[in-house]
Amino acid sequence: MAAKPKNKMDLITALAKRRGFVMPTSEIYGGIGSSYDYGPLGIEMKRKLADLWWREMVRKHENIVGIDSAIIYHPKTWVASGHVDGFTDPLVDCKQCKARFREDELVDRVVAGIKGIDEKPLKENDQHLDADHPSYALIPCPNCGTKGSLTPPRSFNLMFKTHIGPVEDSGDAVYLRPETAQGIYVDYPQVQTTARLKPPFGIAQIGKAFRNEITPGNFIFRTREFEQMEMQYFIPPGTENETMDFWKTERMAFWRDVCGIKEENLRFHQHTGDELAHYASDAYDIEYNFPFGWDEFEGIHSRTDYDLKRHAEHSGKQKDLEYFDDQTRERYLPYIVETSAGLNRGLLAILLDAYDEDDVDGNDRVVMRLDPKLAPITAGIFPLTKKDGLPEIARKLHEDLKLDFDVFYDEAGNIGRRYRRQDEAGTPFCITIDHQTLEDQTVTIRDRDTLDQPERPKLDQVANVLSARLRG
RNA sequence: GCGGCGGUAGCGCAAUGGUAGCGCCCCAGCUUCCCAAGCUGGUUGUUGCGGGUUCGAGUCCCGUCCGCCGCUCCA
Repeated sequence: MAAKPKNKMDLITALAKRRGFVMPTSEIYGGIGSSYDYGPLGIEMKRKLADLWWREMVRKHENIVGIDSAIIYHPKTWVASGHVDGFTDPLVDCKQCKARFREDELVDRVVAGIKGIDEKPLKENDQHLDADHPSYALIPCPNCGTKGSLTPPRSFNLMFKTHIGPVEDSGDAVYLRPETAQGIYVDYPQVQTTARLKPPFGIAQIGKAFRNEITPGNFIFRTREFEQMEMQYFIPPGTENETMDFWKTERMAFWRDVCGIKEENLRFHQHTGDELAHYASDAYDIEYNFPFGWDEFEGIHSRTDYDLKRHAEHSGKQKDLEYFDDQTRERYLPYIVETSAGLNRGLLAILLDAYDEDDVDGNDRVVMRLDPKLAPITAGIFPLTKKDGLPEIARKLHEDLKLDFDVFYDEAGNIGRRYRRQDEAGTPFCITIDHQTLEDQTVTIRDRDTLDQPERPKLDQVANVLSARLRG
């Protein structure tokens, strides 16, 4: 009987859960929307991806340094960034024609002009429309004219709000950061000074961000809690075009050459017109060909001096945020080009890209063709059988390697079964101790993708071989 | 938020309102000794959760949560 055709997202979701990459959180209580936990293999891979990013951004570039800022910032940060103002107005939807209106516009332009409706009683605390008021049903939709089709006003701010202090509704309201970028902007003068940086320079950060998305979905692609890998590059005004070109090339090369994502599944998408955010003068997304379509997992944006200007205004610290160039004797607000990648989205793209099914001697095989640098387990270490002293040698090899490599010891079942288990985990190499090892101290190294065992290094050379493979 | 569909073992799935099962995986042993072979045995479920109808509910009804698809949204 032929297997039911499955789409790749279902296959990856099932494999991720089955093998301990990613699973729904708190499942014994039914789970909670859009929250996922990373299992033993998933966390190793996520950390390796984050470490590779850090290597390519911070360690590779002398003029880029890292920080790790708090998740809760001073609430004014979000006023300055536009996150509070942009989205505090409650919105009203028309259930008939699906049009959406701001509550205050509705009052000003529609309610006030209708006979028989007194604006005042419709408002609660002079703030919001009272949807339970009998007159609410008389308001026609400004778009299609239908009466009684308007939803109650709902707040659409995407930021998670909480409060400082243990007592509810006391203390100051604060927000969980919806992006990590602002943490870099507000720290920039301090970092620039202590690290003695001159534009162009960058500040990098990996951390969690939170957005109360209306529609999360597609596994770990859009979740309300997610992890960003961001680098904000501070540059002299006028150099943004060449900077954009540089980082576009760098970032694409990272996903393609360092992480091993297939070139045909990657592309740039330029933001134009309405797509362009209010803060951006030019913007490109790096998109992956997901099963649900091409979609973004990293953005390279030219943000001008919009953010620093806003923070200068709202903090009153214009001078602190300016950079003074000793050479030209000029003082200016740097322009910013950001590279902002979704760690979870990047991971999803890599998992999808690595998934493969092939045929080994008439048997179906599921294999994750992960780059060795990203594979959760670098090498499996197996005794060919459980007898003849082979397990002892294998365990010794495992002991010798485990502090420097992610190695995994397994002696259960036949050798083929153990190879296949590692194939699904994406393990690139499997080292097997066999009877010849007893004679000449050599072992086989089985390649995940070719199934070949091209060489037999001596036991004490295995570490060198693995190091070379991880580099290459 | 709206509409449609779904949720049964780790995974994939069965089960007229009448004893919750199958395959794979997993574990132990035997066997084999380089690619999920075979044999024997074994673990695993409050059928998402909570109510209701019924002598009896995985199955019917209500609510709720979670997921998928479409719409909306994604500053």
